[in-house]
Amino acid sequence: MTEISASSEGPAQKRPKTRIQKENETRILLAALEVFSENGFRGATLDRIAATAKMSKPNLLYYFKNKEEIHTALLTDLLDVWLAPLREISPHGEPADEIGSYIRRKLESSRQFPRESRLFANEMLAGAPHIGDFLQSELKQLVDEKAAIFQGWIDEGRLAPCDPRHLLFAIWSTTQHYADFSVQVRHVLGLQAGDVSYYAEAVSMLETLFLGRLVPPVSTD
Amino acid sequence: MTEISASSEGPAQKRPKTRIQKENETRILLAALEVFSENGFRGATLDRIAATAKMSKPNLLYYFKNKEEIHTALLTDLLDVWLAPLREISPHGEPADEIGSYIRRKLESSRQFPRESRLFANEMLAGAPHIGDFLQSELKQLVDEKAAIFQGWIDEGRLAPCDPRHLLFAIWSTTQHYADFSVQVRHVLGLQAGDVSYYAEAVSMLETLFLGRLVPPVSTD
DNA sequence: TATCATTTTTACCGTTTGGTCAAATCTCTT
DNA sequence: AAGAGATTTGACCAAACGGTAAAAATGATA
Repeated sequence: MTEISASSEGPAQKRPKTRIQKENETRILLAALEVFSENGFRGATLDRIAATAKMSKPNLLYYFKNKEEIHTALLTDLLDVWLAPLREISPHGEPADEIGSYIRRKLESSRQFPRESRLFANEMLAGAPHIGDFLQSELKQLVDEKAAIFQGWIDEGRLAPCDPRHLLFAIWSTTQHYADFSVQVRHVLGLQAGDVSYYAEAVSMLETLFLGRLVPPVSTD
Repeated sequence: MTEISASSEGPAQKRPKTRIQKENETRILLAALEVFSENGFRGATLDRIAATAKMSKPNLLYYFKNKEEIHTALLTDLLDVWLAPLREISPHGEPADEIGSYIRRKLESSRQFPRESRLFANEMLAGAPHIGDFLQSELKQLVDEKAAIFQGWIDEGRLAPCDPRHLLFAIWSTTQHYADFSVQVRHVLGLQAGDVSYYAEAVSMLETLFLGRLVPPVSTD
């Protein structure tokens, strides 16, 4: 009696999840990722998500109590994945190695999770109404921490003087661009819809840009 | 009689535009830019656009026949502005000068037209349903042309070997990032809502990145 | 100031949207 | 095979949505 008895209120309780429950929740989240990442929160509809998940709308709402909750679940899952590559940056490695492998991790993340990247981008464009707090607290803190590492390298002369935070912005933008603007990338390169062959070229370009030198010193001979 | 008489069908005809007509059309487009750039095409509503423009919805629909037409008008206006900085790249200048001033033009464009940038970004995230043709034809052609200039510089040893198209992607992403992800930029840097002071730092960062060298050669002493 | 075209408003329509409810069905355990 | 709980469905609702029609109000012009 003192237990949090579920009675008839859906599977929201702390009960162990049923097989069906687990299956359907992942099906819903997958469908929702598809729809939210393409149209943003306001542009997405429960009907489309339900249709994509091949499920009736009331059935979908049996697993998530409303639209917002699905979106929140997606964003929460995302943020961990999102920061993982950044967390790995170590103060003990060589700047070129650390930055290089960070870029490769981020590019790999864009290739593996383009929809997650677009979900995040949509949230940014809308003004980050759902994850503003996260940006100000957790992300800022992590960025400060990693920026300090970069600053250490700069002070040691192992990295060119620059604003470390803006260096991170440059890495984020260039790598995420391949997921967020993939349509444009493909159209400009003349590639088919599913073709992601440009990632190999991207790695090469970004290594030249961040680790090499793009414009050689002017030869005065 | 043979004239295209307007009779009573709104201001869609070739008649010279009224003062009120001009005023209201710009008011609507401004409001629509605000709403579309934040929520994308599907996420935007006529009610919100009308409210932002301080106009009733039927009145708004007196000037534009439907939601799509407003969006199209915005995108059409945008695309010219969008390509202007790229068109200016000349094969006759020094690579460093040309790339440098292109970056500055793009950054300036991001600062002056952040909503236009987000409108474009929203269209990309949605899969470019309205401007796919433009990307494949006009944009691709212009990119090919400018990529050839870069390739020329590479062949002459005045630019590091790299894929010129991906170099353009890198410039686009880094510069547009400051408009599209401005919320994140501000939150991470701890700035207030309207503050755009980071653009000065951005110029500096991107010049170091694209024109200088980020990671110095390893000193083996 | 009367007239005519332009502009704005009011009232509305059918559809879509997020969400509810209770009944029906299915699944798992005993 | 029966019962209990979990799942699914169909019917529905109020609000928001894109858009229309016609009357009312305003503006320009002669």
